[in-house]
Amino acid sequence: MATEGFEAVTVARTAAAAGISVGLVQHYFPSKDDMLLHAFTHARNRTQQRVLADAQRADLSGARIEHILLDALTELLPLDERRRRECRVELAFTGRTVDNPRLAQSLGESNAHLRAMLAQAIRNGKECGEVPNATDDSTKAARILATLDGLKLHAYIEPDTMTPTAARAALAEQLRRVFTGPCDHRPSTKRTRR
Amino acid sequence: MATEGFEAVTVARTAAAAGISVGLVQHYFPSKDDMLLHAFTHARNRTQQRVLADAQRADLSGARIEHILLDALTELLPLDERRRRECRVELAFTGRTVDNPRLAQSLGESNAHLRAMLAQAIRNGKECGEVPNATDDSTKAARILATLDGLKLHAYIEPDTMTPTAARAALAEQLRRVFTGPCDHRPSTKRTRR
DNA sequence: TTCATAACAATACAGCCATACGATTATGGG
DNA sequence: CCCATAATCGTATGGCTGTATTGTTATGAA
Repeated sequence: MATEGFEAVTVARTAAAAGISVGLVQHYFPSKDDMLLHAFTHARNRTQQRVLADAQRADLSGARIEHILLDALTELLPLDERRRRECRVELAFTGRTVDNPRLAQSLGESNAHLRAMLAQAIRNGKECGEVPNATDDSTKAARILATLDGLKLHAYIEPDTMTPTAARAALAEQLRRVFTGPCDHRPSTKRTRR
Repeated sequence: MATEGFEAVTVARTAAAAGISVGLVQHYFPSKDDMLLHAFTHARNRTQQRVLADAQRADLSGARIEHILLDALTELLPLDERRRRECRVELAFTGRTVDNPRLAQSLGESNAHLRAMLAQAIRNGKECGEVPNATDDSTKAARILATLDGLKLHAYIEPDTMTPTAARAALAEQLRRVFTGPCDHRPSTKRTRR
């Protein structure tokens, strides 16, 4: 999918690429749609857990939440060839989502998870003064995620207009508007951080 | 495409829906891809010209550019059933764009056009004090468009989380950050607008 | 050891779809 | 009126692909 496109994916070729038989693929996935759904869910979970782990590691450094988030979300942008490939399959899947309820549900759950983590991060930001208390974390989280996806799309489709660095800058601006408070370094006390 | 999804589109069914023969479709479109490309380009141009016309008409009222833009761009969001259908085909096409260079180019040109109009509107905003002179119109235009697409996607896929009004509000906030100046009403002198 | 079940392979099949092709009818300029 | 060309149709076809089927081997519990 990453190298030849979504349409080039057939169960026969998938089996061949995996070095197994078509029958074995069928043994585990009753239909092609099941296989694709699994691939999608699996891929998203994997990258999601990857950036989550990075964020948690960065959190220990006591850096500003705003900056941790920026780095974490930037990871989801098509910055280099590897991440471009990831974006390619994700965007292709997202496109099918429109016509495929099962894919749509999987995407919805994944996004809900991301949003929840973002909202938690914003709430943590309130705790240590980076975010004004009046901020509606859910709303802001949803907006940040939507912006991220928009940037992802444009950075992929039109890399000349929306360069990776430009996308990152746009994301930074978006975060800047939520994390308006000072507090350059946080206390090293225990804090609830997912 | 709007009612049964992208994959349900076949040249035979398309011909039937148009009340003509398969051969005639081939007469005008050498291949199915050509047909699809035409459909995409045509659809985008049509809605683009529609919102442009609306914006020009609204411009005569002397309203704030910020508000004119908000209304115009909101038109591209899946607010009601009609616009939901439009978004469906657009999103489906956008998804294929990732694997189809010809579609990608068409989308690129269309977006470039939109961005140019947006940038011009921002420049006009500078003229009448709605926008600070230091603003980089190209960058802001690109960001607004990316945000719009992100909101479009999320409002379509997850209408419960990103409701139409929420999407509009997010767009309004984004515009608010560019059109920071006062100037509640503009002079009725001639101005270069698009 | 036995045997049910999982893992795995090879192939057959049936449907669908884009495209090719040949033929027929309209049409408008000379 | 002629005739080249466009418009239009109906159908054939060949390739591809998802899935069903059948068969074989491994495995692990009883």
